[in-house]
Formats: sequence, C-alpha cells, structure tokens
Amino acid sequence: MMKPSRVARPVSRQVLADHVYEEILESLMDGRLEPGAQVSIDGTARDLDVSPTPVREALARLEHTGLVVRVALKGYRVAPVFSREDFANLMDARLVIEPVTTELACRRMTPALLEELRQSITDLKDARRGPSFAEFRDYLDADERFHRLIAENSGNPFMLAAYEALGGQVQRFRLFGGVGITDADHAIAEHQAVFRAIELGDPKAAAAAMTEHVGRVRQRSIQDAPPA
Amino acid sequence: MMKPSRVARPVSRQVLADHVYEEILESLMDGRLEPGAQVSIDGTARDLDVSPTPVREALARLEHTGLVVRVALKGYRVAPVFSREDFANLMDARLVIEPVTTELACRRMTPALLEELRQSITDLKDARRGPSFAEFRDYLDADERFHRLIAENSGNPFMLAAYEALGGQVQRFRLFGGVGITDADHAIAEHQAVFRAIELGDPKAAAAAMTEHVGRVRQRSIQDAPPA
DNA sequence: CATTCTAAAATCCTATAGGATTTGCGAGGG
DNA sequence: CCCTCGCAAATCCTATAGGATTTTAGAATG
Repeated sequence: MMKPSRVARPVSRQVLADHVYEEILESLMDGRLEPGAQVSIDGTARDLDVSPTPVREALARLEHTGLVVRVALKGYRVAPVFSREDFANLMDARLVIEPVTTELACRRMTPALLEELRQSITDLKDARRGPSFAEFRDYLDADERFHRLIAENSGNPFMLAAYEALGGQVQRFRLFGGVGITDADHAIAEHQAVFRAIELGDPKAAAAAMTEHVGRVRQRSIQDAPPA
Repeated sequence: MMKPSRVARPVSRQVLADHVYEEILESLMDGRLEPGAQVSIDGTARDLDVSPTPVREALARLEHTGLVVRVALKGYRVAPVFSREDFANLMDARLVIEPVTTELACRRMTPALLEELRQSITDLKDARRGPSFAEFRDYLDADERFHRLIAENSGNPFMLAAYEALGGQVQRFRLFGGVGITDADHAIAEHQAVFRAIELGDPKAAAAAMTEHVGRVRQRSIQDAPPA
C-alpha cells in the first residue's frame, strides 16, 4: 500500500509550508476534500510525509481564504458548499468592486497589460474546446487571470486586497464541482467587450462592460447551479 | 531583570496562539514594534514565555492583515508606515465599499442595530474628552465599531470580507502614531448624520452621508498627516 | 432496540531539540 | 579607509514527544 501523495521536496530555498499549502489547495480544488470534511493536521502530515508544524502553518494561512474553517481545539474543516444565496452575494460584491478596478486599470492602461489580457482571452478560447477536467481547470485559470490582471493594474493595492478577499474563482469552482463549462461562449464575448473598451481607453465604457459581464455571470450561474 | 511581558494563561478552553495573536497586535498598536522592525519568532516566544509553535501560527494569521510581512527563511517584519498616497488609496477603496454596506444595512435596519450604532457614537463622544493614550484607543475602537457594525449588518458576508480586507482602523492608527485626535468633532457629527439617515430608513441618503464622511476623513487626514 | 457509560484511539496543542540558513562582527588584506 | 573573508551567534525551519481534549467504539444496562 503506497502513500497517497507526497510533496516534492525542493532543492531548498523554498519553505515546506508553502508546498503543503499548495498541496491542500489542490486537494480542495480537485474535490478530494469534500465540503464539511475534516482536514486533520496530524492526518495530512502523515499523508504528505511531513511533520504537523508546517501543516499547521499552511492551514492558518488557508483559513482567511474561506476554504477551510477553524474551530479551536477541534481543528479545520472544509467550508460548506455555496448556496445560491451565497453565490448571489458573491456576485453582488463583485459588482461593487470590479467595475471600479476596471475603470482604474483602463486609466492606467499599458501595452503590456493589453497583451496579457489578450493572452488570457486566447487561453480562455483554447480551454473551451475540450470537456476534460484539466481543460476545465485551465478555463478557470484563464478567467481568474483576466479579472486579477485588471485588479492588479488598478494602481490601488487596497482595491486588489478587496478583490482578493472575495476568494477569486475558487469559490466558483466549488459551486459547480467541476461539472463542465456552460457559459464559455458568453464569457469569452464579454471578456472581449471589456478588453475592447480598455483598448480604446474609455474607462466608463470599460466599467460598464465589466458590470454587464459580472451581472450576466450572476444570472447564468444561478440558473445553472445544482438544486440547493 | 524581569521579562518584558507574559501572556495571561487562560484557565483553558482558549488556544495559546490566540493570546499570542492579541499580544503581538497590541504591541503593534502601541508602537512598541516600530515599522520595519523584525518580529523574531524565537524572540517573541521568549518574551511571551511560550514556545515558537504558537507564535508561528499567530504570525501566519497576522500576515493577511498587512501589519506584518513575511519573507521565506528571513522571518516577519512590521510593515512599513503608510505614505500619504497609501492612505489616499485606502480611503478611495473605502469610498467604494462603505456607501454600499451602508445602503444595504439601512434596508435591513433593526432596532438592535440602531441601539448599537447609537452606543458607538456615545462612546466616541466620551473618548473625545481626554488626550490620554488610552482614550485615543477608545476613540479608535468606537470609530471602528461604527463602521464594522454597518458592514456586518449589510447582509452580505462578502461585502464584510471586502471591508475587513482594508484593515479597519488599525492602519489609520499607524499613520498618526497616536499623536492625538484632531477630527473628533467632525467625525462625531458625520457619524450622527449617517445614523439619522439609517434611522429614517432612507438608504440612498445613508449611502450619501457615508460617502460624505469617508471623503472628509480622507481630506482631513491627509492634511494632518506628518510629512512624508 | 435504545441509551449510557467507559475505555481506547485519534486529534489538537504546546514544548523541546537540532539541522539549515541568515546575520553580525571582527580580523586581515588591498 | 574600504573591502572581503570567515567564524560565531541568532534566527528560521522541521521533526519528535507528550499532555490535554475530543471523538469513537463497544460493552453494559434499562
């Protein structure tokens, strides 16, 4: 009987807790750790063949992402699945924050930003093709990258912090459990609309396009979501 | 030579890392730990008379508040002081988020919320009286409580998360280093304006009053801030 | 069969130890 | 005087051990 997994030990220069963090994050995204399941400190330490100390540190960092919940003296559990209401609330919050980051980023637009945004849209198209799990992950990665690039280039670190507080696309993934890409065509077109407005240097139009995009994601996702 | 400090050991039922967290936070607020200073894991463990393990966990949690910065293999340092630009950015972000939380909280207004808001304003007035350090802390606590109450009662956990990502009033304290209360009278009047609009059940007016308040705080604080 | 109690296993939490890395400092050479 | 080198101290990082608490499983009882 072989051990289920094992972190790749770096030559050095990297801290073990970072790898443990990534490993747990992967388990959460893959669905190996289901919502509500306990994430035992000693247990994952055994699984990953490390001591409990770095696991403890990784979980402490993971807590503020909202993916795991800590209860004193009882350990960590995977956060429960999103309800439709949770998801609607998340999208409402994004409707407040993202149009602003978009407008700000548009005002500070650079060729480098345009190129990276263009690339993320290309990746989005490529990932749409197949229905495989890996491609679904690529799709979400490209989607997340588009929104994150805009937040990072807003020029306001606190707007980026607010965006990050919403948990990025991770939460979106957990809602659907990786069942498939249902709104790829719409999302690509909407990303392109935002991109064109930024390219033209029209901040208000860019903000409006982002509002439109997030609003439509909200609507589509709630329709497609599995029954509560 | 006596030890500089020592955490109060609880009867039990509370985890040591929580107390270490509070203790370090206090040190940061008091200014005992100056910006840029190193926060040694082993060192603070000795100071607080605990083992490094809970200190490590407390610092991992503190990192996402932005008060300390971690560099792999080099430990944690107190985050650098805010520049005027940083502070302006923080207020700009609050201008995006807080009017929305205010409007939402107003729509869900309850007698209990009104009472707590009223109390926070009363505490603000009481703390204004004296120039002592403790009263300055009370002042900031009451101020923070007012804004936090509104965010908590917005009904949208993600808006609260976005608000919390901004670091609350902690950052504000660090800007001035506890020199004194310069805008108490203004702030009290503005809080009361927000309160009245909520009490009347006028969400738009409440949002506008909050916009006005944060905007004025932005303006006053940048004027009063020490030279960069 | 349901319930309660008890004991054992699992888990969390803290402390300690030691290896790996970085930092500080003083000597020596240019 | 300045720079480099090398050793020692401090610090970070990980592992291990053991006490405290929670959970689980099974026996005993109604």
